[in-house]
Amino acid sequence: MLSQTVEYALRAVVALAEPDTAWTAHALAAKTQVPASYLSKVLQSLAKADLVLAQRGRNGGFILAKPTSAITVLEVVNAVEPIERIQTCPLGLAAHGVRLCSLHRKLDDAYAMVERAFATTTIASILAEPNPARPLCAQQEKGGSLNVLHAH
Amino acid sequence: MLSQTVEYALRAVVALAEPDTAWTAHALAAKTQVPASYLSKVLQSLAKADLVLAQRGRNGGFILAKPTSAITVLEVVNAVEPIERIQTCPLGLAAHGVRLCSLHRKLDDAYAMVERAFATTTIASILAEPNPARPLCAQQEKGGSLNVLHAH
DNA sequence: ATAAAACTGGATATTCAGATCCAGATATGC
DNA sequence: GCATATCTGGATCTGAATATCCAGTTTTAT
Repeated sequence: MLSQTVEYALRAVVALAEPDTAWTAHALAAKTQVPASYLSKVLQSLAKADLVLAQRGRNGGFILAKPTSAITVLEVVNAVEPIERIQTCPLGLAAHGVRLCSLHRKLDDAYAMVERAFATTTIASILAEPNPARPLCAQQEKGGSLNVLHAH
Repeated sequence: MLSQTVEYALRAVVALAEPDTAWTAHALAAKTQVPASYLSKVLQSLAKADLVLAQRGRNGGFILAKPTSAITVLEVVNAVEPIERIQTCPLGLAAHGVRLCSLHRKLDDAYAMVERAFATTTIASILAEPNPARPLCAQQEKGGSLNVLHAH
């Protein structure tokens, strides 16, 4: 339901949570499995939204502009492709302009619900979840709970 | 967030709720403000999903296959473009196959939330809402509550 | 200084949802 | 039966999202 671009942006931000050093677009692309040339565009959007900082030149790359606890999923979504809320009647009916009809009200309520969920979810909270499968990591958490794949 | 096609399908079903007679694709297109030739395709999808019945020939057209109280928003969505739930790790990481990582879990939870909302909303319930702006109708409800547009 | 590393931004290519078109099939009224 | 109305389904067109490419700019290491 969300666009591919949003998925890419979220992967990039999650990958950047490892704050060892600046990640080059190329290295990030490998880690996130996103086409490198396209990821560059996505990173530019994230930079414009002040979610990541770009550093050119040797040893350059991208880092998060804020701690993961200060970045919500919604911010990332909005940086690349904001959820299009229904503001006015899609049919252009004047009478519906101020107050949406019940059909579009219902749809927009669903969008609002998603926005709210994303607005209250930080990247930090996602990374803090006790889930054996860590985002972007092929390996199970080291020393973590048992591997459900091999437990039979 | 939902596709244009879903919006069109919902408009068509709501329009068909007026059960006077069979609506031709052409008449429906006018009422719903959907490109006629494209609406035909959408109606075909709805027919394949057994939500509407098609009748060819003179005096033919489309009618709902079930009462509006038996048609949910989700059924209409699924007929034309099901919400793509995240079943397996989008990165193809084997370790995430059975259990999504926390990132994709979060996203899929949002999708599930929308699905649930749509599954519990029938077309009848939408039409029953006490909303002065009726779906697809340019006019305010006759004899209804005061017109907010002219109340100043 | 210079070369190499890395982002930037514009131009272009590809893909797919959205939209159109039309010949064929089917039903009805006369 | 025949003409007309209407859906059906395949072929095609269009435009926006996705993806690629590359020349230009900035930065750093040496």
